[in-house]
Amino acid sequence: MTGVSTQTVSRVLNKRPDVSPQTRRLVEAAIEEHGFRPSAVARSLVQRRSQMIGVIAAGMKYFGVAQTVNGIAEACEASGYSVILKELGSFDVPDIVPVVEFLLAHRVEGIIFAPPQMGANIRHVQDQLPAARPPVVFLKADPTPEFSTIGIDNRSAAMRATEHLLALGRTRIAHLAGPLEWREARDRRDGWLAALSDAGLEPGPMVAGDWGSPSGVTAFEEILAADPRIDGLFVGSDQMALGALQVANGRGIRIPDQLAIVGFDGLPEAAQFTPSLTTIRQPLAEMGRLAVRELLMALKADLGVDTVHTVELPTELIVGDSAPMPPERARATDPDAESMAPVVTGGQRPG
Amino acid sequence: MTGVSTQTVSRVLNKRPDVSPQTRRLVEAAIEEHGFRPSAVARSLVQRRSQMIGVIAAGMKYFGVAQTVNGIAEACEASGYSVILKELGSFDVPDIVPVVEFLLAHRVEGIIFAPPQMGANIRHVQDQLPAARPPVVFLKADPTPEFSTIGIDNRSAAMRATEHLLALGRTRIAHLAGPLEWREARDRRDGWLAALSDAGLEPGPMVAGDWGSPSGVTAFEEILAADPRIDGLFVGSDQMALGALQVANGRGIRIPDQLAIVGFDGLPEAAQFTPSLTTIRQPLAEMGRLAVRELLMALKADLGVDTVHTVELPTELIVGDSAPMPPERARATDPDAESMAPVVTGGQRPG
DNA sequence: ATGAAAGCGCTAACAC
DNA sequence: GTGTTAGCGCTTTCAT
Repeated sequence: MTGVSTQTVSRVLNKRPDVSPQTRRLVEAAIEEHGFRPSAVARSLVQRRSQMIGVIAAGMKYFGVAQTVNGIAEACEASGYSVILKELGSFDVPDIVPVVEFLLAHRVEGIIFAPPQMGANIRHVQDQLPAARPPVVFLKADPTPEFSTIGIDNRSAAMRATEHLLALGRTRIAHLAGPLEWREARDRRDGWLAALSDAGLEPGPMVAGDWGSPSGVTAFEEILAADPRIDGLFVGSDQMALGALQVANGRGIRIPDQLAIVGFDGLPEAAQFTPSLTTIRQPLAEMGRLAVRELLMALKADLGVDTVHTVELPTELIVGDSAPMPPERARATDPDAESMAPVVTGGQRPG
Repeated sequence: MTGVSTQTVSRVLNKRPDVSPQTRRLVEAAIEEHGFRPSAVARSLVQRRSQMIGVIAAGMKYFGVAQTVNGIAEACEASGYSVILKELGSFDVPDIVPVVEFLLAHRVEGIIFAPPQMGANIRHVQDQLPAARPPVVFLKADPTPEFSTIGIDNRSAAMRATEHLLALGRTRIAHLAGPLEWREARDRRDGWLAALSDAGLEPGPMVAGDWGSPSGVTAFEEILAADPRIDGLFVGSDQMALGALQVANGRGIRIPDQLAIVGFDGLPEAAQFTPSLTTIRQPLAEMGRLAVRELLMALKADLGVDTVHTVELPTELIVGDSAPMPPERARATDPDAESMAPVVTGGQRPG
C-alpha cells in the first residue's frame, strides 16, 4: 500500500523466491524507512501456530526448578520456539486451571509442567485438563498412561546412595529427609529403607527438613540427639547436607571417619563444601531439554501415533570426601552399572 | 453462529453487563459443550495489546539471574501480565538484535534485560534499539539518560565489606575478584581499593576467579602463595568464598581469628557455610519486581512524561562468623547507616 | 438487549 | 512476478 504494492511485502518478508530483486529492494527500503515491523501476532492468528510453548513453573527460587527452566528455554531457542513462562505460587488445583486456560487461549503448541515436586494433587490437574489440548509433559510426576512424564527414579538413586554408605562398612545409617508431603522425599526415604532392609540392618533415626540448609542444621541436631552413635547419614538434599556439615564441623565430628554423609541433587557447589560432599546428581537441565524434545516429537507425529512416553533419566553418584570410594571397587554386577556409574570429582583436600 | 447468536458471545466472554441472563446461560452452555476457547491471539491483534512483557536473560544457570527472573515472573503474574522468556547464550550484539526484533514482532508491551552482568557491549545494544519501541529496563547496567536501569552500587557495597574487615582491625586485606571483564567485578575491586586507600593501607594481593566455587579454590591458593600473612579477605561472590573456605579449613587456617572473610551476593546457604559467611546481600528478586513496576508505570504514563529512572537498590551486610561484628558498634555517622545497616544472622556455632 | 458491518495485520489460493 | 480475494477470530461502532 505504501510505496508500491500490497502483500508482495509478505513474500519479501518470508524470503520467498518469486520476487524480482528490484521489487525486493524497493520493499526493503520502504520497510527500513518506516521502521515497519511485521506482526507475529497476526501471523500466529492466520497460521494457527504460535511457535510458543507454555511452561508452568513453581518455586523457581529453588535451584532445581531454575535449572530445569533454563534447560527448557535453551532447547526451545534451539528449535525456533519461545516460551511463555507462568510462575505459580503453588500447584494447588484452583490455581492451575486458569493458567492452563490462559496458555490454551494463547494457542501454545505444548505445555510443560515444571514444579519442584509433584504430589498427589497432580492427578487432579491431569483430570481437569481439557480433552482438546496440545501435548503436555509433566516433569517429576508419577508415570501415567495418558501423559508423558520425565523424571528420575528417586527410590533407586536413594538406594544407590545408601549402598555407598553400606559399602563403606557403615551400619547405623540415619536419614535426613525432605518434607514427607513431597513424593520425592518419600521415594528417597523408601530407597534408604529398602537398601537397609536388603542389607539386613535396622534403619537409624529419621528426621524431615524442608529442603533448605537451615532446616538441615536443626534436623541433624535432632538426629544426633536421637542417636549420637550413627556412622552414616543419607540426606535428601545437598542444601540440607550443608547444614548437617556445619553442625558436624562445629561439634568436631570427623567426616568421613566418624560419620559418612551422602547428599542428593548434585549442586555444583557440593564439591567445595567442607569436606566435599558425596551426592547423587540429577540431570535437571537435561530434563528440561528432553521435555521440549518430547513436545516437538508429539507435534510432528500428531497423527494418532503413540506419543506418550515415560522417561526416567539416570542419576550419577558423585564421590566426594564426605563419603569416599570404598576400598573394594563398585560391584561389577550392578545392573545399573552404566547409568549409575560413580563419578569421582577432584575431592579437594588442600594442605 | 452455533446455537443462537454471533458475537453476543463476545459480550458474554467479557462479562459485559448488557446481556440478558437467559442468553448468557445459553451461550455459556454452548461454550462448555463445544469446549470452545477464545483466542487470545485474535484478541491481541484487534486490541493491540499483548499483555506480555519480554524478558531477555542470559546465564539463568547463575543463581542471581534465576532469582531475578523469578522476581520478574512473580510481579508480572500479580499485574495480569505474562512473560515471554528468551534465554540467550551470550549478550554479544549480533545475538541480541534478532531477539529484540522477535519480541517487538510479538508486540510485547515492555522489555527487560536480565543478564548476569552488563559490560560495555550494552552500549551497542542500546544504540541498536529501534526508536519506536515499548519501554525497556536494563538490569545491572550503567546508568544512561535514555533508559531506565536498576542495579546496586557495587563499589559502595564493596567498600562497606572492606570497611567491615578494617573495623575488625585487619590490615593485610586481599581480594578474590570476579572476572575483571565484568563491570561488576571491577566495581567491587575498586570499592576494595578505595576503602583501603581511605584507611591509608596498601592493598593485599588480588587474584580473579570466574565466579564459580572451584575457581575460588585455586584463586585463594594463589593469594596465599603471594602473601601467606594476610588477615582479611574480600571475595567477589559467595560461591568463590565457599571455595576459599574449603581451602582455609583444609589448611587449618583459623577463621575468623587468623583470617576474616567477607563474601558478596547473599546466598541463602551462606549462613550454613563452615563457618557461616559474612556477606553483602543483593536484592535480586526485588530488582526483577522493580523492573516490572518501572515498565508498568512507563506504560501508564505514555504521554511524553519522563519515565526514565535510574535506581540503585540498597544492599545489606549480613554478618556471619567468618567476619563477626567488631567490638565497637557500627559507626553512627555512616551516611548509609539505614540502607546499609548490618543484619546479624543466627551465626550458628554448634557444640 | 442483540445483530450487522468493518477491520486488526497477516497469509493462502487463485488469478493475471 | 505480482495483484486480488478471502478469511484467521476476535472487538469495535452503529443499527435495530
